[in-house]
Amino acid sequence: MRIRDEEKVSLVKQKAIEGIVEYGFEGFSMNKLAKACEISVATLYIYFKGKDDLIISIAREEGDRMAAVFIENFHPDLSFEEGMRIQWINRYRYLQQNPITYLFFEQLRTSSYQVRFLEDFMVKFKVVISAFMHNVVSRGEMNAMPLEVFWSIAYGPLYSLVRFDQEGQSIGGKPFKMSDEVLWQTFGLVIKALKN
Amino acid sequence: MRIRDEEKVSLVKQKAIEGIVEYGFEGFSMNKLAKACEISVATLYIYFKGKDDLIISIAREEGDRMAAVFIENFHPDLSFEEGMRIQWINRYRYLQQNPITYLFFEQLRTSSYQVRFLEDFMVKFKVVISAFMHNVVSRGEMNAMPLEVFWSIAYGPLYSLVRFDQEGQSIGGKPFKMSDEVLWQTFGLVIKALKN
DNA sequence: ATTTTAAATGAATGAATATTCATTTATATT
DNA sequence: AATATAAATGAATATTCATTCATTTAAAAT
Repeated sequence: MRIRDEEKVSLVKQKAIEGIVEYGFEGFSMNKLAKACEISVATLYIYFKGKDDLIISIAREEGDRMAAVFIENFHPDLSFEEGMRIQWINRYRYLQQNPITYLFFEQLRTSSYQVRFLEDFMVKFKVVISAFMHNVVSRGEMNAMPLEVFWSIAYGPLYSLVRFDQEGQSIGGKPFKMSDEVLWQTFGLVIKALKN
Repeated sequence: MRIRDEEKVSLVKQKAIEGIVEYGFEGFSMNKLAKACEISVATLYIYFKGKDDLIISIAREEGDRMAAVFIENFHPDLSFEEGMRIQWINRYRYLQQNPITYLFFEQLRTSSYQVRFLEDFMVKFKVVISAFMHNVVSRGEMNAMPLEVFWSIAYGPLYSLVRFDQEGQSIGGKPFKMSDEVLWQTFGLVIKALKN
């Protein structure tokens, strides 16, 4: 029995992400992907059931990797500031080290594959973040608020900032460049907003 | 001379936005759009030079409408809290009254048309928001910070919250529903973060 | 060395894509 | 009423799309 070339499978996944990020879903096709990988289109249909399966499989796999990073060193019973800091470190590190994959997720989020992916992903955090918030509130470190409000204040600015950095949108005079200093300056303001 | 049916042109623009939002750029085509409008495909090429021109024209037009709303009643020399409140009111009102158009912009932002649109749009705000921030800082109402940091804290949470509302992503137990109360609760926290 | 089995392929499929064109239709001007 | 002119069309274009299939290739098992 011939054995499957796992390197080729990895190449397909990587090139798919790159292609989708570069040309959008509207400029992505199975034929182009095969060409970019220098394999036959038919081979793609050995690895995946079809285009949808390919995209969703990759999304799920990368989503799991991302979720794993986000959750590193984090426990729901950490102090408010320490828990928040670890969440910011984890997210920032992932976004910096996986800029392409992050843009891939941004594509997904506004595509027709959105729903099927996001549900799976969110479930993993719902419980742990929810528990963290509950603990922090019951210790009086933060006021009670809807989970979505907390999420928006706690992480909204971080994602916004990373987007400025990655998309190179300079709204200020000089082009914006992310740095540890800017990151923690922003973090400080977020803590100020949430902390009692 | 036969006269152009402007209602038909409007219908095309509206259906284009709806189609792109519903099926994404990957599920949008000139033929489908024509069918949805019950006109000939060829007619689309009388209104627009082609697919790209159609999308960019619509984006620019809607962008101008949005920019106009955002800027209503706003002056760079308003007090910190008043200026911020007006920005939040304007943005929130637009997002609530134009949920589809907002999702259309979200699609654009992560598509291959991104750059051509965003540059035009941002330019309109750069100056006025920049001036507002400068005034506020020089009056000592807020500490100096990069414009991007300000933007991320000031508006990041609002957009994040609206997204929770519109995409119906319930990360909390019960499905999240936006309300004036939640909006101003979040606004209060943002002010707390930024105000000296 | 032969057999078995799944991987990999090249070429093809019909459907959908963006765009064009010769023709028809409606209206403003003469 | 006749003419001029741009709007609107239906049908066609070549190209690209996702998917399939008969065939070949490589390696594990015999």
